[in-house]
Amino acid sequence: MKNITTGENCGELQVALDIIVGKWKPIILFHLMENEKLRFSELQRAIPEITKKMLTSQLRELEYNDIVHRKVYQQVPPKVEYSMSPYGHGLKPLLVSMRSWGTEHLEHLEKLYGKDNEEQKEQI
Amino acid sequence: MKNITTGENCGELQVALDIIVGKWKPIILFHLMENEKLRFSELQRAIPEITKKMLTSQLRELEYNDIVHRKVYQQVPPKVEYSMSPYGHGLKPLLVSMRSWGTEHLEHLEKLYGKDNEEQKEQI
DNA sequence: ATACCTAGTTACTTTTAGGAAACCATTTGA
DNA sequence: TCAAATGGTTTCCTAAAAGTAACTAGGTAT
Repeated sequence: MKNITTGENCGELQVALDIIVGKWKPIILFHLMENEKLRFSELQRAIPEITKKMLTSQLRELEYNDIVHRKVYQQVPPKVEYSMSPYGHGLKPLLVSMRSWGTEHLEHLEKLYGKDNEEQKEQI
Repeated sequence: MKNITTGENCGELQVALDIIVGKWKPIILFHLMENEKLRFSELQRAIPEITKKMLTSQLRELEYNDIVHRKVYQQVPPKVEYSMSPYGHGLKPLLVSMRSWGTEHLEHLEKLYGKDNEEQKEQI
């Protein structure tokens, strides 16, 4: 019988994926990468379709993973600023690579299926 | 008012993510990257927890995206071999980068929270 | 005749992710 | 006295992803 390798350390890829999957995490990260610091409400305005709940939860997960930093000003009304943490900046090259792979992949799919590949996609 | 940038082309990162998210896609991809070609049943044995349904659906999506190739032998009982497509091999560097980032990230989390960071994680 | 093999499919259930809307605390300004 | 502002939380609900288990085709071995 064939000796099949283990797909080892694939859980560690999952670790990376967990950071960036979630419907809103990539867009949040790109905003923070481009803006240095943003208040909660600025993020809300920048991503109008997101709900407070989702914005909060996604930011909390990113904060737990030390990707973003949360700075609370003790004042009323509250002021909270989010920014990429020093460590979080290390994620940037990966995000950029993924985005460019995605861009090229869209072109590849277009070559394969044509511009209107939405129907085929549905059938899967 | 501050001019907030758009987080542009973030949808194209999502394109890349769509390829590799899905509970089983990373491990399937690593197996195929390491083994050149595998039958359906070999993949099943290599990933014992996966169900036929999930294995089929994940492979179909990868096939649609031209990442894996599916070769059917016209015989009974059926024989189907899966392998990375030539195009699919281009995904390898990205997957490897993600995995090493994940590896380092695990170490980073350990430094932050200690080895037993599972409880904290739960609270998020 | 019957059981077994592979590579699936189908119908149904459970689990998880995400969304909607209401609520909260605290201080300033009208 | 009351509304507005900010950064949330909470409860409830829906939709999507994943899991379970039974079923299929069709040729081969017993």
